[in-house]
Amino acid sequence: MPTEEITAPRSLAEFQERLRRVSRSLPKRLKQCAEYVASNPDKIAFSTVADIAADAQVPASAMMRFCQEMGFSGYSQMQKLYREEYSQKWPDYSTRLSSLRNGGAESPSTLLAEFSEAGRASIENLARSIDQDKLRRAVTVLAGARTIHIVGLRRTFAVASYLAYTFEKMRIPAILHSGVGNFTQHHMLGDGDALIAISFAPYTADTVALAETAAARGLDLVVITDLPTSPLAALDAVHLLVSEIDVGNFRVLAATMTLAMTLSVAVGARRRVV
Amino acid sequence: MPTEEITAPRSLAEFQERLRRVSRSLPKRLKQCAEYVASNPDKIAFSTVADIAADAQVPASAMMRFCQEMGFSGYSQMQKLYREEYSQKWPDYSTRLSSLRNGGAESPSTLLAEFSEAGRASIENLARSIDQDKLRRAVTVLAGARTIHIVGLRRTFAVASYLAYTFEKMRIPAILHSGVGNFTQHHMLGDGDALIAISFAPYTADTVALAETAAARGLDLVVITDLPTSPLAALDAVHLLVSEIDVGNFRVLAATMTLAMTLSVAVGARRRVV
DNA sequence: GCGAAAACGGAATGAATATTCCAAAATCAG
DNA sequence: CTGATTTTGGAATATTCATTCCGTTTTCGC
Repeated sequence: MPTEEITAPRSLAEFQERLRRVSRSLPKRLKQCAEYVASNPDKIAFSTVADIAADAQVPASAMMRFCQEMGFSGYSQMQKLYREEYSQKWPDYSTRLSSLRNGGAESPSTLLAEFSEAGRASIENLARSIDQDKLRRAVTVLAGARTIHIVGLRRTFAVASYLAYTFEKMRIPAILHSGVGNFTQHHMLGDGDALIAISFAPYTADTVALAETAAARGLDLVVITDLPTSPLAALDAVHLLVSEIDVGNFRVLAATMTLAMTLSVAVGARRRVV
Repeated sequence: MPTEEITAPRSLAEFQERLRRVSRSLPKRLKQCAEYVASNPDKIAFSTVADIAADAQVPASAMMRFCQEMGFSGYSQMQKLYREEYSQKWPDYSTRLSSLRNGGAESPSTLLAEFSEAGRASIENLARSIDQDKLRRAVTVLAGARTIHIVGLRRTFAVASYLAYTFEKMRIPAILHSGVGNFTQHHMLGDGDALIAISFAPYTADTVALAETAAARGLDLVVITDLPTSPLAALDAVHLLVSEIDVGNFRVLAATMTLAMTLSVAVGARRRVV
């Protein structure tokens, strides 16, 4: 019997192509399955056969038959395809750089490609996940402050200093706490001031200390950090969470810079209007 | 028993808020869970408790206890929350951007959309237009230097300081010329050293002066600037041109940061191999 | 309309998975 | 140091889920 032996689709694209070709010649229930699957790709990744089948108004067994007809061993295999497609959007960079470390054969241009990709993805993720309301509140808080204090040390110092530069350019009173000379500047935090504190793991003690002092004195606080479990997240403040993709142990800070720029320019605009 | 009766979080935001508040008072294993969950939201949606627990290096039972401690009936309920969140996230980046833009003429979200787009485009442009050969030569020059001097003032100081941070992290001898105290540090440029000078229009005089001194003394020079007509481009050096897209008068520096990271990490890799 | 073949749906099965339980280890108070 | 309390890890159990099976219904050629 030379019946066409069907093999499991390798990619979502290939599968969709197959769907398109065969769906016409499918019996009623199976066609229902095909149509549902084609138009609800996102649900497949998450739901169980039972849910999907109910949604598509077919018995679960029909959905199973459909999967097998399409060349999969069963529903699970088909689901796997959809899940893989999704997770590709957030690739695993740590494994890629460790291969880079070991191989050592990587050229600077490969590195550039890695960092570019990480930066682009981080920015996209920021735009997708930002809490608009918190962003707005942060701007309000900062626009109302007499003086804006900025603290960010070590890996986040670059962001802090760029914020300071931008505020200066817009003639907004701002103080960058740089740690230069190890002077304790806690006493500079005055009434009516606000503090922007930026820290990612491992959290620099001085940054946390300054933020805590500010919180204790009742200053308004805007915090940029990476995780809800960060010490900065424990403070009473407007929290902005940024997840920066890292390549190995290195972060491009692309998303954080973008967020910082947004904050400062929005504050500048708000102040001018008032 | 007046024990605080805890109810399941309704939204991811609410859950993160709760995480933020309680995570600090959690015992070791549960804190591990909290941190893993906080930093891998995407994996939760797909994986089973067993997988997640293994990844977080805790027994499955600990993860279960964590979920219940957080007010969920169990892992499944928590997973449901993440899945719901995700189906809403599916609208892709461009869709999300346009929705951000429609937030109002000068609202923070509109700005964020602008800056995100500018950053993404700048990075892509960099990756496309970079001269690979020059990049390689820059790495060679820096990898061979005894000490790496870094200068970038005003708008590029953020990049310069991040370079300094990265070099420090890799234990590569580097000096950041910050302009603090207005000390002239020209005499620190020694034989066998190299200088990275970063400057965009309007070019800061001190940066140009230091670069010129370095060139006069025969130090190797790597220059990051924006235009071929820049005073830095006139010097005998490896020139890397970056065109950063600006929004109004503001630049995100995403591309410049990416280039800087590439340089420093490539130098780090090269040194270790040799 | 008749018979054969295909399609169907629901009940039954077995595997995968979540959840609970408890004994051992760690931590803490005095 | 000692007893009390909390935390932990893995084994035992309960649930959920995918998959199969098979009797019934539908379709189609004649």
